Amino acid sequence: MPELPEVETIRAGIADYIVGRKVVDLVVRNSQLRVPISDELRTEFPGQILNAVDRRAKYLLFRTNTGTMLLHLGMSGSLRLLREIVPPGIHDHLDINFDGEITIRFNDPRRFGKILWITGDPLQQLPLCNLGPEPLDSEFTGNYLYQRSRGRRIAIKSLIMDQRIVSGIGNIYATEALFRAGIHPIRAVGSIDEGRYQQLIIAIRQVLTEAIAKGGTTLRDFHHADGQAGYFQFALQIYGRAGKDCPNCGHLIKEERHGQRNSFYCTHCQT
DNA sequence: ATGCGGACCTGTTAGC
DNA sequence: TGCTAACAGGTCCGCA
Repeated sequence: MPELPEVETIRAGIADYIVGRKVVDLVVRNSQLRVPISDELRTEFPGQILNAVDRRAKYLLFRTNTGTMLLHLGMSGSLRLLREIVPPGIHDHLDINFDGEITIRFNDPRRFGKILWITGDPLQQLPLCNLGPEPLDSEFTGNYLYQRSRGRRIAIKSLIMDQRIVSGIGNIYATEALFRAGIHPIRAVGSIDEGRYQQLIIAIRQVLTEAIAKGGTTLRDFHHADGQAGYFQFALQIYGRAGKDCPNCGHLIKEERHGQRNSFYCTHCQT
């Protein structure tokens, strides 16, 4: 479910409430995620003071003096901030209880999420050390994408969704950015020149920045930590709009499945 | 090495 | 109306 803007929205919605607080205890109701919740996390995280909640790609980093809890929400994971006792529901797999009666509750129906305890610098080890640059950082440039695409044949959409190339972009924002840049989603990466990569970088930055400002995209079940929905779904120009008119040129928007994921594109303005 | 397809799960929706 | 199949904001592994 969540891509960079959704993860950032969740981060911003919880950090001020929990940074500086002590982790009182963890309540694990179901440890069977993609990677089972470790005993190490259960023993090491409680008792620590939370120094910061950071984001890297689609991961949240809950930093303490002795280690970092890394959290990936997968397709269907979400966090809720609770300030009173709320009975747990189905798929509420983990509660993190802080002093001051504040709880962060992790819910994940499909259990594709991942929760790890990392000691040492989390950015220097797996899984974070293999991630590509943040798309909003200055090192992510048209020239970088151009260089990384030479000699390769994959579709451009696959390239920008590859977390080792650039991190944080998923199916919705890849689709939207390619539309804004006028590039067909299955265009071979080796056939795109550097100028168009520069346009793509601009499009990616714009889409992500606007989505963060609007609190992410709520198509189905994404919600902020306080339960509110995002607003960027109203600004989607191409995703989910098969059969409708292109907002640029009025031609038909098509939907096709490429590599297990749905793509939407305008046959006229995306080449 | 690169690129594809399938697997991991459950809930919801489209289509017969 | 009710059943079944397909699909969903994401990785991750194994095979050609």
